[in-house]
Amino acid sequence: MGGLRRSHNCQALGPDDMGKEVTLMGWVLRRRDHGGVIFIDLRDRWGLTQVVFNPGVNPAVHAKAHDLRSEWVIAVRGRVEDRPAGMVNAKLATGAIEVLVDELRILNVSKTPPFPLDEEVEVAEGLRLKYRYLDLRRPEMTANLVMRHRACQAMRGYLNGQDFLEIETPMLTRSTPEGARDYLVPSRVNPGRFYALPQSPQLFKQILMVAGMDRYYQIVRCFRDEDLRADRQPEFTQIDLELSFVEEEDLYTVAEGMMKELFRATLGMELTPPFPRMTYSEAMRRFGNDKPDLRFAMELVSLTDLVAHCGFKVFQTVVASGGLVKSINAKGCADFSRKDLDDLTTFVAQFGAKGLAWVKVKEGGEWQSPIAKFFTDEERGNMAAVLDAAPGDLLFFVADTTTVVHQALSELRLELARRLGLLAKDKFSFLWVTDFPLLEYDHEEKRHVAVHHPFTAPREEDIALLDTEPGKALSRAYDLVLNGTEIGGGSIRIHRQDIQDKVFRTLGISPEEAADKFDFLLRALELGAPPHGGMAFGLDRLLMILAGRESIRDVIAFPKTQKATCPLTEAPAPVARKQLTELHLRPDWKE
RNA sequence: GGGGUCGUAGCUCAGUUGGUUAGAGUGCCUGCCUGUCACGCAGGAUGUCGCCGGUUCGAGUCCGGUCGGCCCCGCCA
Repeated sequence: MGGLRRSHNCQALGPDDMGKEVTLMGWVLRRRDHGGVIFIDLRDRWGLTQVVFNPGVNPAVHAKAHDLRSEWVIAVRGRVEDRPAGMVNAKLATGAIEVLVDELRILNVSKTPPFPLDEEVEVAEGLRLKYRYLDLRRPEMTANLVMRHRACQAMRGYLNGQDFLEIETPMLTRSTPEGARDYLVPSRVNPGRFYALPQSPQLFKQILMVAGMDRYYQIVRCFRDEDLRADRQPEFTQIDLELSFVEEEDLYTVAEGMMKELFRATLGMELTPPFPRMTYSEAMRRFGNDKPDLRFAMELVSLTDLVAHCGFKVFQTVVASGGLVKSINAKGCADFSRKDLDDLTTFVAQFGAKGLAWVKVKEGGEWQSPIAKFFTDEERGNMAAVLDAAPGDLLFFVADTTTVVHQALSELRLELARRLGLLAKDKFSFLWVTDFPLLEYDHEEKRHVAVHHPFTAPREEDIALLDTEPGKALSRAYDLVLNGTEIGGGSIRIHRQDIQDKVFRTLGISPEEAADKFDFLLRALELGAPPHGGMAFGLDRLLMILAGRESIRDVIAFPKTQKATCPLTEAPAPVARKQLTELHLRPDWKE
């Protein structure tokens, strides 16, 4: 660096530094060459400082500055000056000063970048990922990584203060049944055997409780080989907790305290726990969804009883066959066009709804609707009353099985909120969802499967139900929902071997299979396992919400594409035949 | 596994009913310019219209296939 040492970063200087001799290093963001004076916006991780080359100060340095181009890496030595009157840039933290350069070192040149770093234009994400190091130089992206760092530090700090131990667990572990598809790693020294990358450290953290660690946490990578979404990556990060001698309330307190620290450290915002709570069944009834977004109302209203004997065959038939008729009231949306309604019908169709009935409420309360004629005045009046319908409102109805009605209407509710701009990014609505069912019936596998995971404790009073009506048993699981996104979930675990056996049996896992797959856990539960419970938070999703982004890829330094590839490294990639042979793998694909 | 959408200059995009030599903004290059901050002015260069095939006198445009990005359903204890 030619003997120069950096004295300040590009965000540090202000009017107090007037007259100081400083050395800055960074990247050329923009060059404004006036023929005489040349201005360079110098950028680093911290910010932006304008540096000035004046032929009257140093003609040789000024001439050299003429050659500078975008993203060249330079060092400048010069004097901090107040900007002339009227030349202060209020948009810039360092906008009151500039550095008058007396010495310029070009530390590295750069080709013209493949996409602009200084503009608002949306660049194709594939290109951003291929040149991720350029993308991450953009201040918005840098800010996301800075926020991620602060978030982790805040949560670590909080948990450390609560006497938790941060303990690492294996990345090479064994595949377990249930749950997502595993990423597998072949064992070279054990032909035909495979490790699995962890979907979560679930069993290890429970075993750490048996080991007496009492309070464990880890900020840990987890792997699930399933298809990707805007909020799902094949590898993602959890803040994983487990505590001994606790009940639900203890977990809520810890999680709320941690969220409070998190929001203070990242957004400078003071949360006011406790967070509201809602049972799973109430959430499903009122919102059709186990992670309702409570930033707005627009609740689902059941018309099932009102229309059971109405003249509209579609509704009547659905009710007679045990289905539901539910409705939502889009307040003030009676001006939606025919196309809007067609679009929304298509929208709900992807969730299985065979139709979307609607009613526009006119002045005086008359119904403009293809289905108005099927109802008596009294029926219309009753429906209007329960829906709180007023002139100008638009009512939507879905009649189908419980599952379809709830999914279609809860998605419609969110779609309407998006269209109506009800999803304020600076509003944060937390909710605990509690009392989940322990099991649900899987029609494909023709057996019950765990809603949460097979180690979740049933409620004490529901244990007997496992023998009679297992679908009715409720669990001691809880989710933390923020703005309609599940950001964390956990449960009080089973700590007795006999209960764990019983749950395995109910899940159709034979004693032999349980012994084969979970022997180590069952054995641990027989050797003094304390009552324990915990939860895990999705760091990426949490940060996506905090940063106001639409995708977790924006808060991950090196994310994968929807096809689970990395455009930067071009992973996954072929390997040498020899590597496969060493792993005892015989490929059947063409090379 | 399925549905939708996009792919044209380095980038962001336009391109009508199939019609001559494919455009804009920006970036890039050159010159001018001493107070800009998305500086300004003048000039210039830049295209495998993702790829393959088909229809046609003629394809960026129509058809079939394929590859890739993104969104969604299924899947994700």
